[in-house]
Order: sequence, then structure tokens, then C-alpha cells
Amino acid sequence: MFTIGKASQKSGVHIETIRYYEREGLVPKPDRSAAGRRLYTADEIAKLRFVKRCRDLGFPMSIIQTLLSLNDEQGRSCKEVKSMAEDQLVAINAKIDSLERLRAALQSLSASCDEGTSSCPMLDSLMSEAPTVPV
Amino acid sequence: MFTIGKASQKSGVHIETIRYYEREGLVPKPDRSAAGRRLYTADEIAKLRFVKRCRDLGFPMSIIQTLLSLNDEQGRSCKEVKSMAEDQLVAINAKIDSLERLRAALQSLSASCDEGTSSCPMLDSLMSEAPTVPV
DNA sequence: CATAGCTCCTGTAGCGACTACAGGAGCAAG
DNA sequence: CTTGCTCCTGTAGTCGCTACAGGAGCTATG
Repeated sequence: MFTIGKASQKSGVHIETIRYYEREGLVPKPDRSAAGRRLYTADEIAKLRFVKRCRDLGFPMSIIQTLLSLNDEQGRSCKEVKSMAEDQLVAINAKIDSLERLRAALQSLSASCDEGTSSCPMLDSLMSEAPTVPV
Repeated sequence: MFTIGKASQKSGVHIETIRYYEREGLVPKPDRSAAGRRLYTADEIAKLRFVKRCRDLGFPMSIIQTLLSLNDEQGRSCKEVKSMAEDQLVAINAKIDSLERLRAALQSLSASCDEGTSSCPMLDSLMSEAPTVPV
């Protein structure tokens, strides 16, 4: 049995975040010591690590909840997991696309913006009714 | 003079967001009609449009505040604007990089996860102490 | 055995950038 | 005059934490 500090170290989840996940019902409530301190089993720490990895992969908490429950099920539904992963991939690709468009726009604006002129072409463009750069 | 609905249409900023920007002091408070309704000038609408474009470019409100004040200055400082744009480019590139790493991790996990097996390799990997995929 | 300094507890508020009401008032057209 | 749209203020919710405040317990050293 591990205190929350150890659980935090072993899982990589900040102490305050662990308590937050517990409040939100994402992870089960651990047992408590006589003095009321949380005591985590290796299994519970594995769940925290799982949540951390999923968060790092960009999954929202609601999806992680589903993933955890799928994991608890007998004969976990690999199909559903794969489908959620693919949804997540689509979302990530959309984000990358939009960031790349954004980068192109900013680069073009930034390139137009050279020192020495009294007025700033970048600000002018952003302020104008019809922008020179699509966003 | 335009009501908030028109200003919203012309600027592309939602009505509630316009009021929010006003509360936060990002845009100046417009005049009011006798009945207390906000009335926007073309100039104020241009500012809203500017804020919208900057937000779409990923600038946080704090930076936009600075950009707006630079724009109001006599002989706006193109150098400062360019430097902020370049900071923003760096941040965008970092985000793209991290999303691309994430995508690779998810693709590899998803590929391992095939239908028909009773246990799910993706969940197994994410739950295990030493993951098969770095995130 | 006392003290110091760490960890832990609960509860609440803050972040950024909105979004979504509730509950009311004005305004324009038929 | 009524219907239905727009607008008003104020407050609370979103997401995923993070940062206190104010206290209690636990451990190592003198």
C-alpha cells in the first residue's frame, strides 16, 4: 500500500490531480489509513498511469472513463477501443491541419512586416475589412 | 452606428463573446442608445474583427491587448509586432511537433489493436508498467 | 520526549476563453 | 396589440487542472 506521494511518483500524476480524478469519479476511491490518509494498491496506481498516458495521448476524461470501464469488462472490446483511438486520430489530424494553416498565415504576415516603416503591414492587414491572408 | 447583433455579423465575433471582451477590457466600451443598447462604430467593429483574426491565429488575449495598444500608438512598432508573431510561430511549431509525436504513438497503438482477440493490446500497453510506445 | 520539517487532509478559488442560461425589457412588423 | 425577435445584466458552467489556506499527522534528529 502506497501513500498519495508514492502513488504520484509511480504514476507520474500530480498529487492534486490524483485527488481531482478521485473527486470526478475517474479513478476509484482508495482505502484510507486510520488517520484518514489515502492508501493505493499497485492496481490503482496502474490505473493512474493509464489515465496519465491517455491524457498525454490527448484523450478527454470522458473517453478515458469509457476506456477504463472497457478494460474492467470481461473480454474487453478491442473493436470499440480501436474505434475510439481512430476518432482521436481524426481529431489530432484536424488540429495539425489547422495549426499548419495558421502557421502559413502567420509566416506570410510576419514576412510582410519589416522594420523601419512607420506603419505595420501585419497590423494593417489584420485590421482591414478584407484581409490579405486567409485564416 | 450598429447594434451588437450587426457588430457580431460584421466582425464574426459572437454576441456573448463581444460582451465578454468588453468586460475584460480588451475592446473599448461602446456608446449606448437611450434604452441602454450598445452602439458600435465602424472603427470599433474593425477592432473586433482584428481580435477575431488574432484569436484565430492562436494569439492569447493578453498579446492581443498589446497588439491593439501598439496599433493605437503613433508610428506603430513593427519590430515588436514581428517579434510577437515570431514567438507565436515558435509556439505553434512546438504544438505541431507534439501533436505529430502523439499521432505516431496512437497510430502504432491502434495498429496493434485488432479485432477478435479477447484481450486488447492497446489497453494492455497503456496499463503496463513499461509501455511499448513512448508518448 | 520535544521539536522541526515534511507529507497529507479538506475546501475553495483561480486559470483562459468562452458558452449557456435565467429573467427581464425594448422594438418592429402585421 | 400582440407576436417574436433582439437586447440587457448577472451568474454559473465548461475542461483539466493548479494554487492556495488552514489545519493535522508522521518521521528523523537532538
